[in-house]
Amino acid sequence: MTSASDLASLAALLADETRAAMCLALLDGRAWTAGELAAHAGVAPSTATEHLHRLIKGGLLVERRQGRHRYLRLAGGSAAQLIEDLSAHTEPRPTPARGLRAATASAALRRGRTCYDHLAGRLGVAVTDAMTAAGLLDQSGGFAITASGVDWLTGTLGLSPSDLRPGRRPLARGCLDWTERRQHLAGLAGAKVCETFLGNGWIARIGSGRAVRPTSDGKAALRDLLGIRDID
Amino acid sequence: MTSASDLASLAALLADETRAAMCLALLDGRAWTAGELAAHAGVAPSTATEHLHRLIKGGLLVERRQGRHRYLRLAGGSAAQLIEDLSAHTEPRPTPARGLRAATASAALRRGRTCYDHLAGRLGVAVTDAMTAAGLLDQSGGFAITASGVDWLTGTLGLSPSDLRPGRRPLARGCLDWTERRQHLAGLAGAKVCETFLGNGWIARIGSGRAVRPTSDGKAALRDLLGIRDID
DNA sequence: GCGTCGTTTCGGCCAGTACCGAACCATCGC
DNA sequence: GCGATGGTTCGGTACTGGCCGAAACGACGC
Repeated sequence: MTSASDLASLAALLADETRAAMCLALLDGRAWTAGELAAHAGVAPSTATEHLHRLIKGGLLVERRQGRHRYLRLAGGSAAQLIEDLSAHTEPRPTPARGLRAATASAALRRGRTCYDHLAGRLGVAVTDAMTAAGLLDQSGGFAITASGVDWLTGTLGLSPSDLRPGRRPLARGCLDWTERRQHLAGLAGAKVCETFLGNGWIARIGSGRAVRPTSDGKAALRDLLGIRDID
Repeated sequence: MTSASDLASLAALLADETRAAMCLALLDGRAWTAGELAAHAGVAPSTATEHLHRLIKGGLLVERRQGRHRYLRLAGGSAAQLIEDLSAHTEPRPTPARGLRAATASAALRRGRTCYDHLAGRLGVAVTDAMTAAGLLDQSGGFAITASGVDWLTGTLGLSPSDLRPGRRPLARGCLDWTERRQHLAGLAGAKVCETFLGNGWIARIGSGRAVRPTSDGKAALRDLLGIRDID
């Protein structure tokens, strides 16, 4: 019985359009200032303050104060996953027919995007599949980076071994992709791969949102390093 | 921008304690009458009517009118999954340490339960693992029933081949189990397995909720058919 | 037919909350 | 020091929406 109230109060956090807009904006994994979120959601700063308090109190967001700014970000991967899950359910249920899906989620988002801090969409799934095919990733029971996967991450991608030390966060985990209905690589390794791709200029954000596209350098790298050819 | 309002209106469906209680009750996969749901949630029948209208309009529930009764059930597996996902996030984040989890979800629910229409909890995971080990289920890329799995379902379990004809619904799919953090068998096959177990008296519901336990017949069957010994 | 019972509609009450503007506070740049 | 700017607090307003009881509706059993 008490769990009904827990469920309700969690859902209530996202049940307001202003708060929902803020959370969706934060899905890009970056930290936003309170003012930016207020402007994005189209409300007065004072109103935004109240909403942000609620979201923090509810455990969905964390804050970091710095000078006169207050930076907000999602509390963690599970908060991001929750919002992704929920927003995925707003897509029309019935037919995942190829042609129809173009109308539901933007084509760019389906092609590639960041999901909190790792890659998702067709691009994310392609990278995950290629890593699995190359023996870098083992999906036979859960998600696990193989020994050669670690070599690849530190050698080919140039990560330092300390980047891959799992703390509270698992090195690799699967994240269900709702546009592709497939799992893709998340966890520490997923974040580092995404970070490296962005840092190397292999992928670039489209506008200010979550959608990303491979650059021409990136296409070459994807082909050479992972054998991914047919990415658009 | 408009997707923020979609997200908000979906979340709003579960943002009320009364509606949340109704949805949690319906997670047992059965159809409840409007009156039963009203009593369960502790509100007047008239109040329940309004809530049920909203839930139906929102696509979470479907109704079937029969005589002077109105039967309500969850709209489908994805609706059930949504509610399970969300309620899983109300569990304390930090440590999935063995000892502590006893306090969070009821022990009986963790041991075994129905998740919409298939088995979940340690029991569901055990069955899934045993089927995989026996070569009946292939988890190497998604969830798939093998040829010998089909034989086992029709032969050993006594299902008719027509029971296993996938329509809109996939024969097998994975469903993420939040108490066990593991996938278990869902989809058409998962539902039929659960139905058969219940029908054969191998498992019994504990009280009126979702928790189930294996009967002594069931323990024998699990041991003989799947080699599962250490189920409590 | 007629009462009974499950459900729905309607009217009205009340609490919670989303919103804003104005005043206030703190930090930055100068 | 001083203004400018980001953020918060506070008061007040308006609206949504959850709740009930009474009355109406419709199917059932007799």
